[in-house]
Amino acid sequence: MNEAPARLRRKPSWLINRASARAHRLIKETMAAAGGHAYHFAILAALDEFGPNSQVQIGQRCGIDQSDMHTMLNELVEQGHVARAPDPADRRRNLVTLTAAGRRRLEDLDTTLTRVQHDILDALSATERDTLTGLLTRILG
Amino acid sequence: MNEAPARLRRKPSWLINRASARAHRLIKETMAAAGGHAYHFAILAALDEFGPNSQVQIGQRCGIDQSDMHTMLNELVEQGHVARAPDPADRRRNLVTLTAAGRRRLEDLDTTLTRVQHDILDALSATERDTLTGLLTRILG
DNA sequence: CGTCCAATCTTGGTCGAACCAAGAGTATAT
DNA sequence: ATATACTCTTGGTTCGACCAAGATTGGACG
Repeated sequence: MNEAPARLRRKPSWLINRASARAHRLIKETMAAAGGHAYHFAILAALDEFGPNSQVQIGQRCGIDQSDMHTMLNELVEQGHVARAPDPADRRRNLVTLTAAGRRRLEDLDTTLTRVQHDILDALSATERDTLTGLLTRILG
Repeated sequence: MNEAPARLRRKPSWLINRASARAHRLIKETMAAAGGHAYHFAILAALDEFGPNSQVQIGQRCGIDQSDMHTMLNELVEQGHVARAPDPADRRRNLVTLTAAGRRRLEDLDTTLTRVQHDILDALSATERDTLTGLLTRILG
C-alpha cells in the first residue's frame, strides 16, 4: 500500500483500527491453524480464573454475546475442553466447567498467543510494549 | 461488564481489538449523524493531499477495496463532494477530483473527527496521546 | 398457592466491514 | 495482430458483532 494521507495517519482511531485489523487477522489464522477460535482462549481463561460459571457471566467477563457464547461452547464441548451441565442450584443455568484437557488447552493457546503478540509488536522494545499496554488499558478503563 | 480474565487483559491484541471496537463504533455513529461514512473522510483527504487520482490508487492509499471504493464514490458523487469522469489520458480510468464543496466537507469532517479522538483518548494527557500515536505508527510500519 | 416479573439458554435472524472473482472495456508491448 | 496487463463495475461471500423472541425456571409478593 502507498502512503496514506497525513490527515488520516494522524488520527489515533485510524491507527487503532489498522492495528486491530492486522492483529485480528494474525490471531484468527493462528487459532484456525490450531483448530480453535480467538473466543476459545477468552472463555477458557475466564473459567480458569473465576471457576465454573454460567454462560451469561462468562460472556460478560469476556465481552461475548450470549448467542455467540452458545456457538463457542458447542465447539469447546465438542473438543472436550469444557463440560456443560444444568446447574442443580438453579436449573435455568448451565454450569460450564473446565476439563483437564481444557486446562492443558488453555496453556497451549496461551503460549501460542503470547508468541503472536511478539510478532504483532515486533518493532517495539519490551518497555515500549508495556507502555502501549498501559495506555490502551487506560483508554478502556 | 465485569472484569475480564487477567490472561486476556494482558494480551495487547485483545486490548487493541477492544479499543478499536469502541473507537469504530463512535466514529461510525458520528459519521452517520453527519450523513457520511468513515471512508468518506479518508477518500477526501487522499484527494486533497495527492490530487485527482484513479479509484484504485485512492484505494491503495487508504486501504479500501475496489468494490467498496465504488460504493463510497457513488455516495460522494451523489453528495457533490467529488466528481468522477473518465480520464482522457487513459480511458480505463476514472479521474476522481475534489469539488469545492468536497474541500469544505473535508474540513468539517476533520474537525468533527478530531473532536471524536478527544473522546476516545479522554483518559490520556496530550503527551500520552502522542506516545500512543507514535507506538501505533511504529507497529504498523 | 397463584400470579407476575426477572433471569437464562436457545434459536434464528440482521448488519456492516473486509474481501474475492468474473466480465467488459481499454492500453501497452512485442 | 495478438497477447498481456490494467481499470472499473457488478455481484457475490465471510465473519464478528449485535438483536429479538420463545421456552424454561426462579424468586417476589399478593
